[in-house]
Amino acid sequence: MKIAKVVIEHPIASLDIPFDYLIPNHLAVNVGIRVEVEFNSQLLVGYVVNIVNDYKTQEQFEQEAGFTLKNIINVIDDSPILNKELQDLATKMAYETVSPLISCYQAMLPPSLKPTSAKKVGIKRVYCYKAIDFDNLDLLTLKQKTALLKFAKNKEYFKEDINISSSILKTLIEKGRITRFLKEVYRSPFSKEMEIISGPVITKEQDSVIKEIIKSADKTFLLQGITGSGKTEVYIELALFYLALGKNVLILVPEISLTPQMVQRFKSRLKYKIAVFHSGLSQGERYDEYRRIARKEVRVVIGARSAVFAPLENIGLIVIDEEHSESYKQDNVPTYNARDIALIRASTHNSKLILGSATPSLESKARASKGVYHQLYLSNRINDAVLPKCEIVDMMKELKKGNHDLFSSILKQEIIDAISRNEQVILLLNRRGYTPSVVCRSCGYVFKCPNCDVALKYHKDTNTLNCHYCNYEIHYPEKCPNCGSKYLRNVGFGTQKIEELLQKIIPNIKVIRMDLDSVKKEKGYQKILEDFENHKYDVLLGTQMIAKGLDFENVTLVGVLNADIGLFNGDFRANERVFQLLTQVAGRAGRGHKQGKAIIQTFNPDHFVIKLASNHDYEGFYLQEMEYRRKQKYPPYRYFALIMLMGNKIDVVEKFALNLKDYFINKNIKDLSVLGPSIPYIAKVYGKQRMRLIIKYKDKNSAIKLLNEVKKMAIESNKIGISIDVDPYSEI
DNA sequence: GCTTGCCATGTC
DNA sequence: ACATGGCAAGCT
Repeated sequence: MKIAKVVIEHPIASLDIPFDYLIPNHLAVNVGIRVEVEFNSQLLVGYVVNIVNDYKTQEQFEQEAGFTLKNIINVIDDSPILNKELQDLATKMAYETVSPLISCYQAMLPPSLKPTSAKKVGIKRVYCYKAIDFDNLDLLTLKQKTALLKFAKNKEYFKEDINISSSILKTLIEKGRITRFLKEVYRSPFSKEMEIISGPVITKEQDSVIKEIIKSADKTFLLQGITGSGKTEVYIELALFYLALGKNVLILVPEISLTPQMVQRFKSRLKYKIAVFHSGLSQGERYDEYRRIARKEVRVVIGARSAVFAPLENIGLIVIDEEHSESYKQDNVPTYNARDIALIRASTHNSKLILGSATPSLESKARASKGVYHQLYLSNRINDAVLPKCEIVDMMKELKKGNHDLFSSILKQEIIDAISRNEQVILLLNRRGYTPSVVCRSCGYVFKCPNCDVALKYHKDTNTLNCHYCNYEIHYPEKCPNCGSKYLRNVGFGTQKIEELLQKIIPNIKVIRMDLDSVKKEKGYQKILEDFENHKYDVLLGTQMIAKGLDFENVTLVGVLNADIGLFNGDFRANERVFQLLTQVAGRAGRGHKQGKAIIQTFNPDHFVIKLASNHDYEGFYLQEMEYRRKQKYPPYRYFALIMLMGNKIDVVEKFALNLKDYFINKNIKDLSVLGPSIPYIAKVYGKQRMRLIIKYKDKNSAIKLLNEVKKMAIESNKIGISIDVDPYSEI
């Protein structure tokens, strides 16, 4: 008797276990295929995770198990849709991220191949023509004859390849001269062939980095290169090297919008076939790119987060560009980080892994400092371009001078000057993590939690300030405890207003806005950047989405309107985020031959993040921020996991949370502590009350084991919903 | 005696 | 999540 273990796509955690089904003799069932099964009187699609041979009779088995077996009704695939490596990866990922196994399969497969797929995407076929009879050409008309002679013997043509009108094709078919048949084609998102060009001359620095990576016995490298130092060129040279060895290459970029640039760079240099993979492609495109990879028709895959699951085999090189980027972390289930997945895959393939960044995450930098990763630097800009000069403007002084505008007088003047020189300007409105915290307008004092040293957040409904970590709470204060001023406020403004202001400063100035709204509504990302590049606009005004990886020759001035926002947003990563953002955006100025300038407007000119970012001093920032993380026992000194508990009644949830806290504490694991329970910012979702625990720990293995046990406990309690986010990036 | 709605229970 | 079965209230 053969039994298949089948996981069924279900949003309920308690059903995220394999169920047993009998394999009838007439069906060819293998591990890794999808099957149709009856589950609780419903017809569902499931995924076969294992097959076991059981020598008991069915009656014996059912008696011991306490349930009756059902037959698998049908098979959907004739071969596994995930290879062995990826099946094992799914299991590991489910454990490490404490996520449902079925959600891991879903994340790894293109939507059309998901265990239960909503829309079926088929193989696309297009008509194709082939000549079969070249004899007795004088029986044809002149047009038919010349058309037929366009065909080479035994060669297949699509209509657009051969440029013959439909009626001629039709008669040639009728006369038995050519045949028409359907041929499978790929919906390719980036099919344009490009001419292969030779790259720029490699600098000494780039050369030594490349050689070091190739010859070193180490596997994981942190490539820390300042903006404009030519990291991409290093990736390309390394790719060429490993491709020549017969190995395949996987390149990850943080955002969908950055893939076309990277693909273009690679396509112009590599004669190998490249697949593009990210969630922005249409279902058909994703399906086809996935099949091209699985059929081993491509050697290189470039894409965003989900591309880390590309079914590439024999990988020799994985690159994570802008490794510090938080977009590598998925914020819904399964809450994986592509950086961690890449580490696992690199080790199974025994391949090199390059983590590239100008401002590495503290986690990666700390590992590099400890020697876990091999640290490499690119410290010089290509063509000896100089880093832009950064000027900090104290907006408090501007206020005192009576300037209530968002633009300081210096920034106004610089914009006017740049435009008059026919140069372009980028303005950044920092809105990252904008949840109101309260700041004193006169002295800049920020209300912080005495226990956790993060900013308190303003809750409108209760008129209180709360710590999002430990639930510390105070009433909305009447005055500033530092200077006694009554003027406490939180500020916020939009991009339209700024555009209006700019028009006042320079009439007829051409401004293009780029934020989530304008990208969706108007021309879309690519078009906006193209127009700016072609100097149809003087100013590019946007949110953090303009900070990453954009090169504009003619931009000589970058202005940051409000560097502070995000600095006090109640999250231990706040400093790191602001530092990365400021460094990146400042790097946008002066990428061409002209010297660039960056102006950073702030109410906290003496804040170490602002000062060090304006000096392009990453190492200084790293040392100081690590000191804070060490004192507070924040990552990378401890790991974090966030446990969200949900239930109908708040007291039941709270009781469960308190029991859970005791459970953790009684385990007596060294360097493991529990914060909370606290009420999250959004206390109620879908009518369910929520409570949160934060687990801080040093030993990953024991903590992950414990978290998986805890998840099981909550499921078995049957009253409490649970979601666990290991190494969370959003504070929910 | 029969329908209707609410809740607890199990899903191979 | 969703189907199912039990049970009590409501109606003829």
